[in-house]
Amino acid sequence: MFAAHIQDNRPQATAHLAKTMSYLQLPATELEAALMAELDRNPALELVDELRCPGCGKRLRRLPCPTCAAPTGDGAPVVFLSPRQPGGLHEIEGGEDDLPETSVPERLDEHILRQIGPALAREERPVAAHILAQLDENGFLTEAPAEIARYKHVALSLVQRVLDLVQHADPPGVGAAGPQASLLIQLDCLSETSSAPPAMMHLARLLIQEHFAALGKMEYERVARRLRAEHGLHLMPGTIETAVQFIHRNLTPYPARAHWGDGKLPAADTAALRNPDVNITTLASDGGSALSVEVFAPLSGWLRVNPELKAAAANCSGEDRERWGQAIANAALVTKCLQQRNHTMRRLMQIIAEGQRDFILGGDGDLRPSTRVQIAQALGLHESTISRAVAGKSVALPDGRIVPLAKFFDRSLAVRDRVRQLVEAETDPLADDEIAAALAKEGLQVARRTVAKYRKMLGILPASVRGRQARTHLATRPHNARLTAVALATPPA
DNA sequence: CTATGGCACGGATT
DNA sequence: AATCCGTGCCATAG
Repeated sequence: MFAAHIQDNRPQATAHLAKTMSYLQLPATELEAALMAELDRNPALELVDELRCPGCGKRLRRLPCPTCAAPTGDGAPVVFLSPRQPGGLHEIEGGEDDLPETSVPERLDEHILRQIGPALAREERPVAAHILAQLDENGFLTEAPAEIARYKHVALSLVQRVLDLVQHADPPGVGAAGPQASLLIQLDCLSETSSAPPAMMHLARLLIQEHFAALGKMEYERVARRLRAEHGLHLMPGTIETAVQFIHRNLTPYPARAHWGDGKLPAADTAALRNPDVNITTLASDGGSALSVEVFAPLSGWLRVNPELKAAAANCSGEDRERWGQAIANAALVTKCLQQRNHTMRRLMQIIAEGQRDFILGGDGDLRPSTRVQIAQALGLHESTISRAVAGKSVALPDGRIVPLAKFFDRSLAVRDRVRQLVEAETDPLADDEIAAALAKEGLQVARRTVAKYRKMLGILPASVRGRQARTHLATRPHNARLTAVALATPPA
């Protein structure tokens, strides 16, 4: 049985030899799949829960047996895989709300799917997946429901039902056709939970529904006139401003950006952020100053060449011996490569943890970006090796943040963070020019154009618009209220 | 006229 | 060799 199995798969096994070199670039999730496949395919490879020393028979916790000198008895490579903590580390302490904003542990579609998943019937799931996949960068659904129904061969009512669930899930208004529709949906959600006066709700709805364009242009006097003419509404002066203020405070035209708006939306697999490849913790014994790194493996246990099979193969002869030898060699290679992967990953992370202690313990602003070349030189490896090691991986930090490993190499992160701080602290809206000047004073020399890019990445609106939002508040402009009153007093043309 | 966004170029990085 | 990133120039909106 074994022989037949091996014979059938030998071409694949040899083809795999070239592939084993690239274990380094696989993140833990993909490595798991690769290892499972390899374990399934190669009977010479085995994964055992515990390892007993072939010499003294004692259970081993680390590789060189403390009592016997012989490490593994037969000299075959053995690698210990440390288990991943199920569920992710960030859930251990605190809810996600008290985590820093910079950790984006979940992508929007997963976030929504997790909420509405239980409410979905089986035939509704693919529709939900389709809808979530089609959302644009603003979280809007440009495809018409009827189109989806036709494409998925389901009833329109089913699509509507699913869409309704999506739209009313946590960031409310995602899945709407546009800003206007989104605002209306958010208003729906708000009316269910909020205790805002019904009159205010009604006016806000009316404004969004009938006078959305005018609202954007701040033509409040005109809107007031039209409301009176068309709906017979006689509003107190300033009521519209109050309503607009209410809208600004409670709703957002781009709900997807509100919580997921850190710019890099096309990130390929933010799903990996749920499954960190490396864990960095502070050692409590050292007052939290020392950092320890732990490289996660997708499986737990000891991976090694099956010793019984190896012994059996030694007693075989001729063709059988050669085939089994191939499988054993392959298994040894796999474990060796995995050993190497762990080793380089650990060295890599140690040097990063050492160099980026400030960032790890602090915030985005403390990052002193290093280049892959520097790391490569420090480790005596080729740059491309570092690239492979960094690609697609993520690391869990002591405070619960899970960040992509590439973030340690982001040259502009610290500057972006500073831009955010400046805007948050501003009293009067800062133009891009002024932000650039302020940064220059701190020694960060960036062009005005670049500030604009960062600002957009951070989801911060242009200064003019920020100013408009501030001025929307009625209290800051009592004079405007009087103007409105005058406008209301004059009959419509 | 000023503040921004779009396009594209050059240099660094992978 | 391919890609990313910062930046300058120019068009455009307000």
